[in-house]
Amino acid sequence: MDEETKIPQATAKRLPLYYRFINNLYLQGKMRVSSKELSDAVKVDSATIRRDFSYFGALGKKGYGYNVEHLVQFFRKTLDQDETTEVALIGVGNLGTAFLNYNFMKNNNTKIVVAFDADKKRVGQTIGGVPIEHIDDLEERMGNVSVAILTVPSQAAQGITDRLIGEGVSGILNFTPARITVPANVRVHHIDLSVELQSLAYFLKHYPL
Amino acid sequence: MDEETKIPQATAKRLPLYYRFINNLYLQGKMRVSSKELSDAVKVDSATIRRDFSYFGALGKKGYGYNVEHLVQFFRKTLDQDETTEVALIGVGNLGTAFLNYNFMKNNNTKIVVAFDADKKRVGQTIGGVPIEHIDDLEERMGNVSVAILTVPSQAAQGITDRLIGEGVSGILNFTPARITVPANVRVHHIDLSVELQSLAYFLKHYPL
DNA sequence: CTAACTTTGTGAAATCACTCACGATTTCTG
DNA sequence: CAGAAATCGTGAGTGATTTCACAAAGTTAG
Repeated sequence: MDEETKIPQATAKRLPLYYRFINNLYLQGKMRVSSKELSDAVKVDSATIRRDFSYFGALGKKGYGYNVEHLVQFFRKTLDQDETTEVALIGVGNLGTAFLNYNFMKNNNTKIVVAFDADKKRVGQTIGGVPIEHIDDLEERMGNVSVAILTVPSQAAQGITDRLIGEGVSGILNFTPARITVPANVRVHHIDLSVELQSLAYFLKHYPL
Repeated sequence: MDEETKIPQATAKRLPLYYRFINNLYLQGKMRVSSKELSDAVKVDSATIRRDFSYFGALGKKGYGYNVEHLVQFFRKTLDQDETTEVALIGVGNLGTAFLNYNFMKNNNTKIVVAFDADKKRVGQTIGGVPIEHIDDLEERMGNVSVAILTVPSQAAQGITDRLIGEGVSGILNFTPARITVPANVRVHHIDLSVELQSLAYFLKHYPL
């Protein structure tokens, strides 16, 4: 695209976080905020916050800080908060159920619209307002969602992934321990819970603070 | 704390991932593996894998690759796989329940040994073999676990955190959207599910592959 | 045994991310 | 209104991580 292409990935990952806190401030009626205050709240160095914001131009005012309403509107536009991204969830096990019950729409522009599971007993149920379809009907019932959350057993991950990609999915949030293979134009974010826990344990042992 | 101190954090985060895949190869009876094969499996550049391994000395053999058994034994030692880290889980909601049911012990040296919740109806139950205690009894029933998983409502996050730290917890895996404040000697890993989903959506829109 | 092939380990370069520190500008106080 | 205080935006420095690319060493095949 244009200048946005230059935004560092590390910055882009922080944007939703910034948005959520700024939106909270806005809802609380706060008029202004400094990079220092924001830093205390989101635990990101204040210079980093200023640098991040600066990629979008001069959003603040010297000696004053940032106008909360202005920021919130800016981020809403930048993060496309007005336009909801529809998401499919595959695998209604413990974790999948948790996500369905979780209210993703709170301060959020993403919405799970359909779920799939291999267990026929679950099909036809609704969890958190989301209908559950059978995995065999994936191709018919998926509509044109472009993002999927994968909470299936690892053995099933690659097979399901291939089918999702066949249906045009371009982003996958993968909670399985499997590292899935996808074409270059598909983006995968891995969230590997046991790796997170293990690496936390490793850090505690070997990198005493 | 000798040479290990020099291992880059980025490398340390990948170690549990390497371990899991290498252990799988071992269980499958594979004798040798190259950095290239490993790269295809874990989706990490092969040069990065070689560099990561090299921090621990020369683990491989030129023209041959790595001996799987040797690797697996090496990582088992390095990641303290024989010594289990005991973990407490706070907040037995949807997400917390999912973790309790999840078998963290598979290829893993971490184990949830106790869970806490504010809902008296849940107290006394056992989920996934883990007893649920009342949050008021946190101080008495926690034992000396040093790692906690936080799956409580965000409003409760900071209060619980303070109590955990009072009990000597030094690592927290925080699944709440709240950014908690901790002393410098406590390590927090944030896993913010809605940020992950939003940032994936942002990347899809703004960083077409 | 030799030649062709494979694969590691690593210097060096490139890329990416973070932080310091300060001039410029605005706000605030009395 | 003047001086003090606050705060941004950013140049420049530092640090961390990734990647390239190749010599060295081992393996394999005939």
